Amino acid sequence: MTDLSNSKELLKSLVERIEKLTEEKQAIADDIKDVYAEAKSSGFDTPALRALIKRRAEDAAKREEREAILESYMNALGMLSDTPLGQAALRAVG
Amino acid sequence: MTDLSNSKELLKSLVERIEKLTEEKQAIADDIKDVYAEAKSSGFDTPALRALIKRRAEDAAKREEREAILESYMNALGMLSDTPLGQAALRAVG
Amino acid sequence: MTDLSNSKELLKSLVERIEKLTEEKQAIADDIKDVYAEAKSSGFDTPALRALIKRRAEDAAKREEREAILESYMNALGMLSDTPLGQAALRAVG
Amino acid sequence: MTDLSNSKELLKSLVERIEKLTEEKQAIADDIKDVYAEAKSSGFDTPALRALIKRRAEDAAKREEREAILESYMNALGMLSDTPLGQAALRAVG
DNA sequence: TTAAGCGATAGTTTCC
DNA sequence: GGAAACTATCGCTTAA
Repeated sequence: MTDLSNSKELLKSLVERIEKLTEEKQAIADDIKDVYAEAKSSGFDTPALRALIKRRAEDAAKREEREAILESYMNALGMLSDTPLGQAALRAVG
Repeated sequence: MTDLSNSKELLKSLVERIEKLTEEKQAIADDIKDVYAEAKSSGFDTPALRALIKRRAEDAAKREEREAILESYMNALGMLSDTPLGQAALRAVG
Repeated sequence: MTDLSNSKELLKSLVERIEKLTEEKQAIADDIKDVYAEAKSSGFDTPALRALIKRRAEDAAKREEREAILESYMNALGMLSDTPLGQAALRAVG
Repeated sequence: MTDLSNSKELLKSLVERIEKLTEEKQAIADDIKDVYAEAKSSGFDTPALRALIKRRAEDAAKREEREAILESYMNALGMLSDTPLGQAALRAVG
């Protein structure tokens, strides 16, 4: 087996994986579209629904950011969140 | 069960489905990124690889249409006249 | 005149120059946008126009290199064998 | 003069304008780079300088946003900012 | 010098 | 259909 044919096989594999993943991604995007269509036909206002989803995502991101900051503080204090002591500290400042 | 609570339940269900699907979609997008990174570290040229994938994705009809448009523009600017092949093409369509 | 005030004046000058240049750069970017909008409203296909500009911008050497890479990938995947021209090319390089 | 040749001339004109503007834009980008290089060789910390410029830009944007909001209020009251009365109102709430 | 993070730009999708 | 928002890609900058 030469390097060249190895490269060729590798390229083929990469392309196939990307195309397969892209297909799956598109299928999911279509599913999402369908859910919005269903919502609309149930009388929900699509833009409002999108705004709601967006807001929830932002809130989640913010919460994660806060938790990351808190964890960095805890790390600075040598308290890992997976120890009982760290968990106690977390409750104390929570 | 009132209409109101039905609506509430339905909304909750819709939101959850959309959020779940969005999460899955993002996970796949990350996977695709990973494959491109792997390709790059294997020595492949990422932009060329993207161009290849794109070309394969475009169905034949669309691709021909795009190329026809581009060629007509190039023709208008005399770009084809720079190459022997282009000159032949110009004679062919002249 | 102290060194400190020299530094201060110099910094002020640098900042002003950068801000002025940035402003000019943004103005030109807006102009480019306008030209594309004009092209579109004149019936030109914007993506094709962008592709044309890009192709002209790439110097010949670089373009040939990119096309060679893409072609080698396509060759590896057997894409050329789909077209008569591709088959001729394959025979030519075979 | 046919439509076709008109189109051709128009395309040529559009392409030339875009290319000229792009060239100017790139020249300015190079100038900016030069100023940063000059700053660095004068002993300034480039990332800090960038941060400063960025902050000034953000402040300016915020100020403009505030002014836009204020103006919308004034418009709602029928007070245009280019009238003496409007200017007086602006001072009053400033 | 190169890899990774970031900022800017181009393209796609959505809403009106 | 046109404008606007969002996503994804590309090039630059910085740090190792």
